[in-house]
Amino acid sequence: MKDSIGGNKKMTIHDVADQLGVSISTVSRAISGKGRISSATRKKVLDFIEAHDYHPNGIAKSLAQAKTNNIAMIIPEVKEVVAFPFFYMCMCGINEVAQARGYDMFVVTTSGKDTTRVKRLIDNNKVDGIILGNTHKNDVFARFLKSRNFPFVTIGSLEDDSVVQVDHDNKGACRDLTTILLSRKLRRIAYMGKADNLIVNEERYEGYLQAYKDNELKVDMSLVSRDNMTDAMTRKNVDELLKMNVDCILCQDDAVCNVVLQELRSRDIAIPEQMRVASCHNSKVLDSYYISISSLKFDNTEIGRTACNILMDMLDGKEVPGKTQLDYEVVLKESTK
Amino acid sequence: MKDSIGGNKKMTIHDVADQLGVSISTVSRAISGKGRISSATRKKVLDFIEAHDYHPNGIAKSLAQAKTNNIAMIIPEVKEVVAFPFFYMCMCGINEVAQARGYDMFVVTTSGKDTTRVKRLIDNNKVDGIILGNTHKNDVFARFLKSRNFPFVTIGSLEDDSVVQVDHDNKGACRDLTTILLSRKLRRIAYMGKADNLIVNEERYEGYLQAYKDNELKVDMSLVSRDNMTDAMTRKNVDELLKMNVDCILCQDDAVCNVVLQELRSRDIAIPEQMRVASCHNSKVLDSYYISISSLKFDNTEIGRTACNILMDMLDGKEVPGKTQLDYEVVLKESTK
DNA sequence: TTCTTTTGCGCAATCGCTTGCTCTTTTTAG
DNA sequence: CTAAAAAGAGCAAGCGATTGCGCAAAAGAA
Repeated sequence: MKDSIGGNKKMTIHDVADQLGVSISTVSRAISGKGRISSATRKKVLDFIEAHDYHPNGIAKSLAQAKTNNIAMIIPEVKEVVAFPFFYMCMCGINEVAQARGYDMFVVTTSGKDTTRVKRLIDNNKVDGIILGNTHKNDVFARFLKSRNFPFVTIGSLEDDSVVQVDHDNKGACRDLTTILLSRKLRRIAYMGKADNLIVNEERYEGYLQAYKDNELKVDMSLVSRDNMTDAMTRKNVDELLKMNVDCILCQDDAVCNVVLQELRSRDIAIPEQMRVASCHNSKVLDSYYISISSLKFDNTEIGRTACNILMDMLDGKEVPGKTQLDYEVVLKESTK
Repeated sequence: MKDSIGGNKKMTIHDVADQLGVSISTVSRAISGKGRISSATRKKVLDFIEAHDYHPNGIAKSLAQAKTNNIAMIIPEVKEVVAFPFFYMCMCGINEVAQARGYDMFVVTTSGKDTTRVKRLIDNNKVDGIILGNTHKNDVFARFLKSRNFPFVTIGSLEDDSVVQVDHDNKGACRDLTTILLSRKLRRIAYMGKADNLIVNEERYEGYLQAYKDNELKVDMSLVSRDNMTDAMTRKNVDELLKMNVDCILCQDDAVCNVVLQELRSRDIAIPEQMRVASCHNSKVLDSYYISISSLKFDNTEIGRTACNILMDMLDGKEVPGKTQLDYEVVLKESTK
């Protein structure tokens, strides 16, 4: 489909205009559909660019319109295998709707709290909006973006409800799961989590507490540990729990759950006969375990899609909801039979 | 740090020039370091833009230089949990060096063979180069990029050695693993894989065959299955293997391995006492299994870094190697004791 | 038929930066 | 001390689109 003019350079709007004997404004209007143009001319131009495979230069367009049609997703450089599926599927969801709505997606992976990469992206005018892949307490990225007054939405909740956020209902889900466990006459349910200032982990913990409250039961705080920052700590905590007449261990996520399962197995404790186990998130990673684990099921692709649609609506100047919560499913398997 | 001129609009090179009483070309030269400029003037400009937090508009720069400083990574919309870690870590590696070398990274997730999203990215002049996250036989993306004469490198091998590729030495790794198993007097090693036209799967299979050849042993082809496209097929194949006096099952990847492990466990077959099991790739997913699995260890982040460095060298006009193979590790664990 | 609207299209400015060229000033060489 | 060379900085023409404005032609109203 190379053009007759020859040379390897890509065709520009001038080439199209020249060969058609019209002005470049006419070509531009034909393509954008904006402005006054006769349908005959419009068709002539469109047919020509179709036949010659002409594509407007996106960079020039961006400059002229002060709009890039790019967004960026910020995700952590995670190392824990249970975190991969969440971010990956999220990313697929975002990309799906971004592409459908004419945007392309940058991804920036960041370790820790360094905003320089994100800052550069914005300073260089490379993106119109940003999706934050996860949220921390007093989130440094959210604070930065807000201070810049830059359009963004977070996946994960935030204390600051002036920022647009999309999230699974982690608290509600965890509450429901706990309630179901309680309804099975399990009373001494241990909770094992991390107080690592990820908001999702706060919410899950709150859900656990809420369920006890809703059922007018009192949680024995000696069954709660939130210091499972390392596998060693988790093993130690399991060890202690086993001395305390525990019915069930509810794990904040599959990473913790995995260690718990291994520890129980090394002690030949039968699940569910001697101990029930549940996790607050099905990352699919534990599907490979020899027993199926009760857990919560969230739609990770959908949360990406939703966040992206909302961001795009924002960019289109539409009104958007302040906070969106997605549905969840409580999935009971063998581990809590 | 808002500028005194007021208004919310970002500072441009003109603002800097005006306030400094120099021309815009001088500002441009001070920043780029190219062209003739006195070090005094240069410092004056640099100090000013530092103090006023000025950043050149990347879009304008791209237009003027016909260079975007963007690359794109193409990855599949995988669903299998074992695939997430590979692509995710790869992505982190790419992003790490891209950022360090002044580039930003688009990610496009694609299902199947549809090149339109990639085509659009190129047609719109949004990227300078592309990294293909995986390769298939007769790869449609590679063919497309090559036909366009667009700079790209693949992660994963390709028959066409005119394309620049980076890969783990899958064949060599799998050969070594098999050889070690053979050295343990295991003779009837079954191979379970998929003939799904992913090149990596071809290579692993070849490695297995090669090991037998190197050791002057003959492989019993009735122990080889490459039709494990579904879990059901895999279970059926395991079932048949068990009637055939097999020493060890070598799985193409952790997805297959997972099913094999579950199947063996449901039949109460003890590992490694009654059966040895190994996998050709440690996705970390099986780390949650109750027994540790012998497998190959590849550095997924490093392959991303390498590919990105090579692509960037290409874009800089440097000479680059046609094919780069990374090291691997054979990790023996309990499952083949 | 004549005057007013509307429509279609081109001109040229603009977006913010890079860079070849020119002119002036300074430095170096002979 | 003078001529040639080098250095420093500005002018202006790009890069490839968009878009406000103006003019001529066509359509509608009186």
